[in-house]
Amino acid sequence: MKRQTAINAFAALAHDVRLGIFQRLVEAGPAGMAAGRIADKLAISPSSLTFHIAHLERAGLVHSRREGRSIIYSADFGAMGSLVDFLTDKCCGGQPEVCRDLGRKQHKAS
Amino acid sequence: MKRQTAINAFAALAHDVRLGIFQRLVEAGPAGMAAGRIADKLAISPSSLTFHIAHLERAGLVHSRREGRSIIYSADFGAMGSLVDFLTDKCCGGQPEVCRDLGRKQHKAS
DNA sequence: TCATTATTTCAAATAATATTGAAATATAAT
DNA sequence: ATTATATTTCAATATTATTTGAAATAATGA
Repeated sequence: MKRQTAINAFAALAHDVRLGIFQRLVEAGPAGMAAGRIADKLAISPSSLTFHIAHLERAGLVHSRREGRSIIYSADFGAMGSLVDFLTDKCCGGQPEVCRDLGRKQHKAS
Repeated sequence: MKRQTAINAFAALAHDVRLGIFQRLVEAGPAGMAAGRIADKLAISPSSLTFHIAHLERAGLVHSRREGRSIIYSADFGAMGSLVDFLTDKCCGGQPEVCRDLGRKQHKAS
């Protein structure tokens, strides 16, 4: 993943509304969700939804497809994984044991 | 991790200079790096470094300690891991197989 | 104490991003 | 063709973030 791609993705996620949209889509899975339904769930105006989801789409975190008169958005899970990889890459350069288990749930027993 | 904490972390990482700082510190590991050394490596002014690293510190992604007349910054690896967890949490609600392996290097053989 | 090094603070100017609502486009049903 | 539904576009305004350089603070050593 290119540096600027990662920056764009972080910027896209760094907003209450957009993070809300993305989380809904991550929960929804590959089936995705119609634009209007997302707007309803988050109680935002259609134009606000378009503005923010376009931001997520430019960042490559979501994709869209038309189904009848609805536009269905879905999360790009590959992009999400690449972003995580980017962040944890080169961790502790040469002493990777320090960074082991990053990117997963921590176990209770440390 | 609280929602607003995640938003602050994403915002902190969504900038060329700050991402550069954070990556240097992730590479440096727990030993960290002095403020002046980071500024030199990234070719930015001291005041610019302070502005951006304060942003990272407010977001909880880095910590600082004084050593003599230097201030040593280091990445918070726990915060980085929590952020990754936050992002991949509730993935595909109920169908987690879709999200398996997120947060790790992808294997060549899919 | 005085000078040197390391870092932070502050304020002013500039730049980037977000909000809002009305108008426009696209699809589908009658 | 007309109407209803779904979504996007646009433009004006408001808000927030970034840059820059000079001055201030803090620690060390002569």
